[in-house]
Amino acid sequence: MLLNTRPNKTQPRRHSITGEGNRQRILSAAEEVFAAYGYNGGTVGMIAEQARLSKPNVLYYFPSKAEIYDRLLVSILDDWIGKMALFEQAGDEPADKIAAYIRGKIAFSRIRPNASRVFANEIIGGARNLEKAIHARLRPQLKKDVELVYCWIRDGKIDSIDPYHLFFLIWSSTQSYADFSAQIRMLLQKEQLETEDFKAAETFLINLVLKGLGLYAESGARTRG
Amino acid sequence: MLLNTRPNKTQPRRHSITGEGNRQRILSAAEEVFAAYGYNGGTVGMIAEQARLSKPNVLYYFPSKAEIYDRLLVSILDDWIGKMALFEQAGDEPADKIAAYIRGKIAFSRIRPNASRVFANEIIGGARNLEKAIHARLRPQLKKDVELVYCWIRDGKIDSIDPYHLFFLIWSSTQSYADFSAQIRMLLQKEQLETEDFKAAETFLINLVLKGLGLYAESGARTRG
DNA sequence: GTCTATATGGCGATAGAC
DNA sequence: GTCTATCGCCATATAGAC
Repeated sequence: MLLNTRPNKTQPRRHSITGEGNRQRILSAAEEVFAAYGYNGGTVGMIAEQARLSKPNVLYYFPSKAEIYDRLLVSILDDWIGKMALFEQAGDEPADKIAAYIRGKIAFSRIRPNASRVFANEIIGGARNLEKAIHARLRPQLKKDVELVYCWIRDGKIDSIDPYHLFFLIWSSTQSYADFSAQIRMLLQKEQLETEDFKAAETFLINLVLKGLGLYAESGARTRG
Repeated sequence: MLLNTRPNKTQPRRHSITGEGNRQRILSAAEEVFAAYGYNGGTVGMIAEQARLSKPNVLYYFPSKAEIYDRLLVSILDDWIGKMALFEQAGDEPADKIAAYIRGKIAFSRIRPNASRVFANEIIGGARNLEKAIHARLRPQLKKDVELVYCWIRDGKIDSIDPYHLFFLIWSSTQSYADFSAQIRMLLQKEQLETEDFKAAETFLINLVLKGLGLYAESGARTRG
């Protein structure tokens, strides 16, 4: 029977069930706090309050504030690189791949804006805590994607452009809807960015990039010549 | 005579010559420090060291760290909005105006990267210290520029796109060469971004945006069909 | 105007009871 | 595992001599 396969005594694990839950709560709370106040501006006390734990209890699950931050950065980078892998899926045609890629990045900005902000803060500050991961993980992935774009250029499927700058453009323009949402919100005079705003951004970016690469020549006609 | 027109006794002024010089040195130092460590991470001691002054002497010229930061933000926003005014100059044709606009923004990223980073940090953190200035100064300027783009669309000079998102794209993609230069540098495997890198970025962005807007149909031919 | 010395407060981290 | 209390450090800001 199913019930008998699991003995009564607790399985050996690094932390208890509630402990793992608390660790996750702390990381989520830290994401919110560091996004809003930066690493130095955010305090363990704020994280504790956000996670509904006491300050020493937070430091029971993590040895230090710096360690919380490091763990958080790694988890964000995992997610971020995961979105990049989208480039390997989603159809064979350049237009399909690029559109899916942009959609994935916009979705990340919409769903995990605070993760994007923590990441952005770290890079603005020099990315010292990400240097190894960028070289070891992000650069190889990017290199593969760049190679693919070069193939498209060689095969005459898209215009001849610099693939690196293409990716930098897609990253910055999609992430800005998370990182700089405060400014965008104020300029659009909205309380919050809504789903429709992200959809409008997505549509705009896909159309402009595809047409800018020489794809899309058929549907991009002007209203008048 | 010219010499007689200026009496010997010193003119009344808020601060002495050297004092104004020191105030400027402090703001420059603060720009560097806040860009690298954020507002909370940067200390008055670091600013003092960078400005070659003692810590209390810095606080003689400014009443508080917060006041240094506020003054710095205002001076950066002035410069930033100054670049936006470029949109009103530089030829009548949409292509000329947009190209000049992108060049101005890229130049800002190249010449004042730390200013861009301080600005970015503030916006990521919610732009609380910029809220008034954004509504009072940035939004009216943007609105004028957006109106002009709408005219171009109505006149059939460019494709029908959302002008707001066009400006957000130009801002984020140009600023990323300052704000995220650490990441870009690592991915391009360069010690520093050089003039040629900014030039490459500028060329890429201008070509992609112009073509993406339906301009540029003549020179944007693919290498093969 | 510039300095040394210091008051004051807040934060990260620990001790130790429960 | 969770808490209260507290230590030690560092940063802002001021006092006051020069």
